[in-house]
Amino acid sequence: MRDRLVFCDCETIHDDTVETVREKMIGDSELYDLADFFKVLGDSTRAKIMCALDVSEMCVCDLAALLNMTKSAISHQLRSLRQANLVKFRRDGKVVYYALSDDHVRDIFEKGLEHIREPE
Amino acid sequence: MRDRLVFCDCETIHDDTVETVREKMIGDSELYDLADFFKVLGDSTRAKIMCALDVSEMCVCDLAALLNMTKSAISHQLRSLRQANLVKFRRDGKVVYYALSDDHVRDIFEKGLEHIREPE
DNA sequence: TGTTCAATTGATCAACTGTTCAATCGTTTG
DNA sequence: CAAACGATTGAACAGTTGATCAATTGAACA
Repeated sequence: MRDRLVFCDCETIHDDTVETVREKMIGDSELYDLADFFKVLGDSTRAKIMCALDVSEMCVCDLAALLNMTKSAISHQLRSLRQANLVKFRRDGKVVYYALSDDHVRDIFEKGLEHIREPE
Repeated sequence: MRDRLVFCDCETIHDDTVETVREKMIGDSELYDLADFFKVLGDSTRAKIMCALDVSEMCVCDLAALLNMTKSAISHQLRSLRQANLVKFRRDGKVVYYALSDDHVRDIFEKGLEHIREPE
């Protein structure tokens, strides 16, 4: 049917299944983007920031106080969140206020919570 | 109002905002669980596995062939997915078949895709 | 214009993560 | 029971990540 791949020495590959899945799976580049997106949410500091901003817009300073962390650490993480288009910001004088950039994340957090709250 | 924390030397903390957010945010332990959950999805190998299993049940061998990886590498990642309750498995003779354990993940993947596909 | 202060950035380092390799487990079958 | 084989596990190593520290930016104001 199709040459076996060097990485798997098994004799019991279900070639038809593999072929079907290969065709129906979403593309590679989109998958990498998706994984990167989840990776951003997969750090407790960033998750806390997102969760906090879900309640209210906050400045870097507020977040640092809330999470007992340095402004520098917070700022570094906000950078990741900005690059992932998860937060937006506005400057007011010397202060920069951050907020969630859209509602997808709210939904995703909800679904995630449903999952972890599920009885074993 | 409340003693300033050592980590932030700013004078412009919005104490009321911080207080409100502190009260309304979801609990710490749940937040850690949530971040861990996203972390599991935040690796491209695991994301690919999840995506593949969303199409069809597969054995370790199939996944290895599909993703051009060793059975060992796949097996290690399946372990993480099992521990996060994201996949279930059944043994049939020498072969172990894996499948998605529930539908939350399908929804979360959908939401994630919506986000990354969104025009800038 | 020089000072102040919130925020950002880059370098560094310890901790963590994913793949590989070799060894082992569990089930089937001769 | 021993061999075969799919799957799992543990150790090791390279690559990545997040917090810290020091230096810098940018806006406000005296």
